[in-house]
Amino acid sequence: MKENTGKSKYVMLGMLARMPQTGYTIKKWIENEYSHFWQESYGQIYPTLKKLVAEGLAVTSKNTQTGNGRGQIVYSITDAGRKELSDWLREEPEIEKIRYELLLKVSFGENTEPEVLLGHLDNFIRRNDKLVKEMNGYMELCGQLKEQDIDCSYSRLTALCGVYIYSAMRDWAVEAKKIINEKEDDK
Amino acid sequence: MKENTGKSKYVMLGMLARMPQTGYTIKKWIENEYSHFWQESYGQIYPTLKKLVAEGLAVTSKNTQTGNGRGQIVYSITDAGRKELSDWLREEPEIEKIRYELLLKVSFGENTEPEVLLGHLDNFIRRNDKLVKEMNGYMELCGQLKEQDIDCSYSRLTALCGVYIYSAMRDWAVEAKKIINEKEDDK
DNA sequence: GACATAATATATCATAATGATATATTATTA
DNA sequence: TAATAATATATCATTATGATATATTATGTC
Repeated sequence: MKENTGKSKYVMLGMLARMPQTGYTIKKWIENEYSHFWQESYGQIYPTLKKLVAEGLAVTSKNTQTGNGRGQIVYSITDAGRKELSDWLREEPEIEKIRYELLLKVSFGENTEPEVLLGHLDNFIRRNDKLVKEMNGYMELCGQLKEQDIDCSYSRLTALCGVYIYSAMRDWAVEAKKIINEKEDDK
Repeated sequence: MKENTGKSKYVMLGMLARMPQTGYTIKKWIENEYSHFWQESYGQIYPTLKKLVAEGLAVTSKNTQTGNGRGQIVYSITDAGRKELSDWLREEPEIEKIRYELLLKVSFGENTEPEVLLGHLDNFIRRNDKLVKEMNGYMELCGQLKEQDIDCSYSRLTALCGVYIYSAMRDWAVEAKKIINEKEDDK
């Protein structure tokens, strides 16, 4: 019974290991910095956080004083939680799960006009260009923090991966457009 | 009510647009050639195929003569199915959904020893190296088929994307190892 | 020839994950 | 002052995964 799913638990633990926070800030964090390699939905986050508390891996401290929104529930990791996280980090990571709808459409390209694919590729290139810039900006930020003796070297590493991924996808799309255009010229 | 899920239907249609086939062969096809950008489980494939028939987008022809396995159900796409596929191909593709467990572990790296991450990265590099070779092999195969006037140019494009993705991930992992090692040497 | 194992094939189920929506307060902008 | 954006929690129907059960045929090996 190898388990390849149910990673949300460890994501929450990893997030809380950094600092005590709310489900909302965890969601924002993942959206802003993890989007090129992970995503979580509220439907996973809130129930998972509750489970962590039930299992003794996290504790809550209600923070009604701040007055932010509807009253926040701040979660903190426990020693047992840190142990659980550390054990999981040692396990061999599972194969990645990926769904690129654009690639699917390209692979079914025979069922539409080349112009349709070229349009999708253009948007894809534009988006990836933007994301490369964002990732580079984030890496610069990490460099600035380092000068202030704040260590975010592992975050910087994942941002570097973002640069690699988004650049590769953009480069591929540029090449793909060229190949499709050449094929059309041959006709 | 924008729908961002439920793509399996179109994957089945795209597969059947190539040739009539069984749920099993669709699964194999996706595993062998689509794994770098898509995956489907039997739990999605079989119910989805049944739905396609119910909606008039595909028809079945039982093939009990072949004697392969437990008696196969061959699905074929209908004209309505081709129309549905074509309409979907025109729609702007949704943002990709990705889960790289390795990246997650790297981002939580502070909670373990650098050796643990270096080990994971080694395996990752080995796997991606192998996959780059596989993708290149597939592209060569496409070249050979082209000489026989069989057009698989869109499949070749997605294989090319595989080469770009896997190479980028390998290159990143090599760089990541270097950075982690340098950090350790500084101590 | 007997036997084990791999490949072919369909089906289902519990668990996991998504995307959408509902609700409510505070902060910001026009 | 009114509208909108941001903060915050929660739930639900739909979608997706991974595991397992079942059964036949093909292949390799002792």
